[in-house]
Amino acid sequence: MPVIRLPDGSERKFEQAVTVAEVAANIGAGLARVALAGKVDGKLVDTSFLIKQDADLSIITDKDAEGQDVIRHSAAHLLAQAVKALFPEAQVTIGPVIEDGFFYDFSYKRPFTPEDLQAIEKKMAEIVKADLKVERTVLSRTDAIHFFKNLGEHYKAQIIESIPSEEDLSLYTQGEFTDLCRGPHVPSTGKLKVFKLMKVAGAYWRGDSKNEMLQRIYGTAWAKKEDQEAYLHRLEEAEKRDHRKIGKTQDLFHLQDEAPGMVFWHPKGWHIWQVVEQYMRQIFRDNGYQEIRTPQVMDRSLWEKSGHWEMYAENMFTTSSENRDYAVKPMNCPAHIQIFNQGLKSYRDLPLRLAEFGCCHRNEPSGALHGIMRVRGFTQDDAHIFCMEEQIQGEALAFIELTQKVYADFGFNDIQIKLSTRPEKRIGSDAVWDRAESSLAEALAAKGLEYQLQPGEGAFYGPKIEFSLKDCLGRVWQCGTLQLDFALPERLGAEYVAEDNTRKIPVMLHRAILGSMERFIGILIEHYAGAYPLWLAPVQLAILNISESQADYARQVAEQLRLNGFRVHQDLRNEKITYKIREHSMQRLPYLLIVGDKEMASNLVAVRTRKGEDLGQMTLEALLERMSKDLADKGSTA
RNA sequence: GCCCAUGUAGCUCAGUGGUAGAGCACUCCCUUGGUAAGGGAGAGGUCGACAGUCCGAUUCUGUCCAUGGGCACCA
Repeated sequence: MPVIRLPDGSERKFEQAVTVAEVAANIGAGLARVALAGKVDGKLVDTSFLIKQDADLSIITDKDAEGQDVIRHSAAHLLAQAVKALFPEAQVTIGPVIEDGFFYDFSYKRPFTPEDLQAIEKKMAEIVKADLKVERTVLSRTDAIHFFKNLGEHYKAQIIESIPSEEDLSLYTQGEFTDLCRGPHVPSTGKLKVFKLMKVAGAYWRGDSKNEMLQRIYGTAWAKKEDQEAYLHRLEEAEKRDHRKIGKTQDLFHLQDEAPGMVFWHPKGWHIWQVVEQYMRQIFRDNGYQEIRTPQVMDRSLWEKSGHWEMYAENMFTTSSENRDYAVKPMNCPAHIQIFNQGLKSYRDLPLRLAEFGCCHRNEPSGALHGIMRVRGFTQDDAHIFCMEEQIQGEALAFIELTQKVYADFGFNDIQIKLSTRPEKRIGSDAVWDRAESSLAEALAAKGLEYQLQPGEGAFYGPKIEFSLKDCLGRVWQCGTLQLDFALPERLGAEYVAEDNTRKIPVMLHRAILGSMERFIGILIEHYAGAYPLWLAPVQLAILNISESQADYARQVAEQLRLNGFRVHQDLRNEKITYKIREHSMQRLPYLLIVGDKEMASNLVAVRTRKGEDLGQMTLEALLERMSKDLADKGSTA
């Protein structure tokens, strides 16, 4: 006699055990039709799940987030069924739900083609139309292994073999297709109306590059057609923000075959760089850092001492001359320690903060390169803080505060934070790790920041905090980082004289806020979709004359603006004003100044904003005042 | 590095076994025009690189390079 409690607090009594579907039908026929799954005492189950005793139940429909996941998970099965129907030799592996969709990995003798995708999609539609019932059965682990081995599905059998032996396994069957799955799934394939296969890709079996490569098919699935259309539209819009596209249309930078992963910065792109660099330079000055500059190329012996020659060899560019081997620096830390090591340091000198816009080169795998986000030659806003162990927490706290301020100035508020703790292979005592990890965790907690804990993901030399930002397509890029290092100072012989007159090894904190200038500018471009706030805009305003006779006046105004420190473009071409406005609007300049005979006569400028708003005529002074306010607001004006 | 796709004018892209075309941009001419494209003419390409097949290759085949999407990597 189960009593079912619904989310609204009401209760329904049943004479005997009931399924979720039956409860839904009992509530209403409409609900029964749209029920995709149920949540019984917080656990997600199929609509066929039999409730034997009193329970809390909510019926999951496509309006719930869980409902959407159920749809996507079932769509993955639908995909697998269609592939098996068309390509019986293909073996199934895994097919999870991901953000906005799903994928399924197959092992097949050849890659799937775009034409295959079309055929598969068509087959999926047929299966949906057939509205096959999706049924759950439970098998013992041994029986399940036999079942899949008999089917010739060796990958599935392998997956089951890696599941703890005492667990029973659930299988889902729709038509002639059966897959191992925890579930839950939609009650029948007819519920899957809105889906689209997106792309094919290679992916390693079990995510290990030593294993064979599988054929992965990505798809998206939604409850409603409008949702899918909105999603596809969102993708299109996001692509318009792509920093590679904007980099070209705004003439910011380019990459070319002869220098893979290395950026040619054009004048406008370099303007953005300069603004960012000067801003960070001021941040350094205001926060107790001293800027330095170290060599690009250093002798092999230094890299052997630091361990890079052995550990990082395949990522370093090397060169040789007169029987000496050199490496182009992949990071700045060893060089910074060289500066620390010059002259005897006292505990009174600590914390010593050395900063450098350090240009580094890493020979990244060719497949990893991505626009200016992942490059081989890049510049870090790098700094190393040499301090005593008891100073770690204070430095961490100050760094986190500073990072937040900088990100806010650039207009970012969606920041992901991760804390990575001790890996299995590490140096340093557990006591030191305990203190180091808790210093970082406490610093984050003190700022009330939420973060994701990544146990075991720290570097062998110390724990770290990572700050990541998203690109236009939701890909996450690490920017800021704070890493504790108990190893390198010792390896490279850094020491200081402590209060008790003994020699001690300082702790080193590696830290960067932007990460790499290249990556950060790439993210800025996408974040603002090329419409930068005034302080960052490479060209802040253009002055357009209506006809030839105002050219000199336009030049004078431009000169006045330049004298006030603004980046002005003067467009005196013999073109119609509408044509010039269109062109500069598409370049997304913050302000356009239009001068004709009227403005010239009254010594004014007509101002148009990037949004297309006509501010009318004003004096240059009024404009300068308005713009200096924009500048002071930095990122919050976007 | 691995799988797939792509590489033609400055940009966006058509196209073909007989050495190429559009739109925009560029140059010149006409137009001096008041808030998102005025008109005309001209110039511009080793068809990513190198091999092979063929009488002949930008087109077919192979290798390489680069880019794009994934995977792996990102101490």
